[in-house]
Amino acid sequence: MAGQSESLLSAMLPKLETWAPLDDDDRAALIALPYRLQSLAPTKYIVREGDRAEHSCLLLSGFAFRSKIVRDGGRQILALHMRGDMVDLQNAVLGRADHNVQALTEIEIALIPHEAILRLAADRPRVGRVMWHDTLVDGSINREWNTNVGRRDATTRLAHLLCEFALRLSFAGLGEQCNYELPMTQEQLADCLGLTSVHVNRTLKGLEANGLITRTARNVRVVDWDRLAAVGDFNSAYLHVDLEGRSIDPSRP
Amino acid sequence: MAGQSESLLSAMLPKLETWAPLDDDDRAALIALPYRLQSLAPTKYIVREGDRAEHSCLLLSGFAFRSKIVRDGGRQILALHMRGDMVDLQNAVLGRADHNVQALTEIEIALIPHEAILRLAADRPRVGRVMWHDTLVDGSINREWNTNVGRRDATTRLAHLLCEFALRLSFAGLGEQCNYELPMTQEQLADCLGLTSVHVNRTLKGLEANGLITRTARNVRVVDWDRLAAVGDFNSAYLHVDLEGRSIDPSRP
DNA sequence: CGCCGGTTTGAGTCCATTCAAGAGGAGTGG
DNA sequence: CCACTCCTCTTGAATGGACTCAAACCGGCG
Repeated sequence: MAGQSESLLSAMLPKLETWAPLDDDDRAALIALPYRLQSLAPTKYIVREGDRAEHSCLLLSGFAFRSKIVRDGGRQILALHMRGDMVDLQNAVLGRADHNVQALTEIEIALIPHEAILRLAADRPRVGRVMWHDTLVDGSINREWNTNVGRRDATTRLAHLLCEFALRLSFAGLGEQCNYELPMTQEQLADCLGLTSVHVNRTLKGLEANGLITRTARNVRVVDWDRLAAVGDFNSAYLHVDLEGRSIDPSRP
Repeated sequence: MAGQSESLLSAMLPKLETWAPLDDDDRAALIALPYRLQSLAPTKYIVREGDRAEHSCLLLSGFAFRSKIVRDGGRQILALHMRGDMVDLQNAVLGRADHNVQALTEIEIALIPHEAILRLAADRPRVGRVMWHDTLVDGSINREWNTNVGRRDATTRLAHLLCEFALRLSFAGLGEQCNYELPMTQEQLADCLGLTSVHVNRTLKGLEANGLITRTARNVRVVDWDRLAAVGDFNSAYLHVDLEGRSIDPSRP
């Protein structure tokens, strides 16, 4: 077991096991999946819309995002992924990519053949179920983003996104809930939120002026989690993470 | 087989088999799922956000929609479902509903216990895979809606939605691509699009004035599919339906 | 030191909203 | 059969939140 858990693929286990329990054989089978390592520079494509990819990938370090481009050149960012995320599991099932997946920062990924993933999901129902679950949580987050963009004003949208990042980054061990490095530019934030970078800038300053956050470069410090969550109309239920035993407010330990 | 295919549950087969082939035993097992019939009046809830539902449901007639409500009372409609759709398959896996599912019109549904669905998915990998696929296509549509709301102007958004409805309704045998009954009010359309009903009204009239569609009550007639699709920045790839053998433009047979 | 990508700020504009009121149609009950 | 209500659709006028355009600032880096 020790040998197996040293595989780089073991990075996928913590998140998958959040969804449902796996046994030792399940874990061993996941870790034994064939893979190929790759590094990508920021903005490089993992998959392009319309591609028929042969591999899904596990993100080992850095950040990646999904996006679509519209006719006039506008871009909508649909999801953000971080270490431990299985990016693009869905393309193993769907076949043809309906959106782009790109490196946001310098990243390292493990490319896993679709065919091996599907065989494993079929052979081990518990593993298949956990993978299904993982893609459904992605879907849930996407519905929340859809709601955010469709029915909330700029301040609420941004506060909501900052709350989500706070929780997801802390779950992934990449920052504290109330003090983290935001991995994206204001223009990229704008593309998540359906706003312009200029307006994101003004809105960030507004949150700061109201004493909800402080910022230095890309660092975000949440001054008052409860107020930020209230302003952002934020309820973490859509992340489908059981918060029992997790501190949801490290600002008051 | 004849006996089995008379089950009301056979309504789910055409769509599921669009995703991947099933064999006779798979079909028989799906149709043999236990279920309970129910009728619901418009606006009645199938599942409420936060519920821990015990059943998923197959929509036998009428229309249903998913939605979320934000703090100020605004509503975002996240998806529209029609006859033959497995509504809420995801809650079998996720457990707790992260959004509402409601009857849009008078509907009939078959309630199927989650536990039976999950057992079938585990026992028959091909069935599990097709169900997974089905939920992933829902996710793809949701990403397109997210993009629509986030990065397209009102006219483009509405034209895009009308194109999607045209195709989905015709796939489901509920109308012709260029002549169908729109099952929703302008206020509900607005909630799909992140607009107000007033602006949807003006935008509809704009499409009509430009000779793209004509309307009478809830009936929509597409006058010029190619132009409507161009105005709507519409590309059907995200529906993940193979259009081979299907006419994508019945206006020129 | 000068470039370059990202951030910040200001001024003017516009797309969509809000508010308001009227018209049309379906259903109900006296 | 008509009056009444309720809901949806339609239209106008005024408002406003976010956008556009443009310029300046800033920090890192070659």
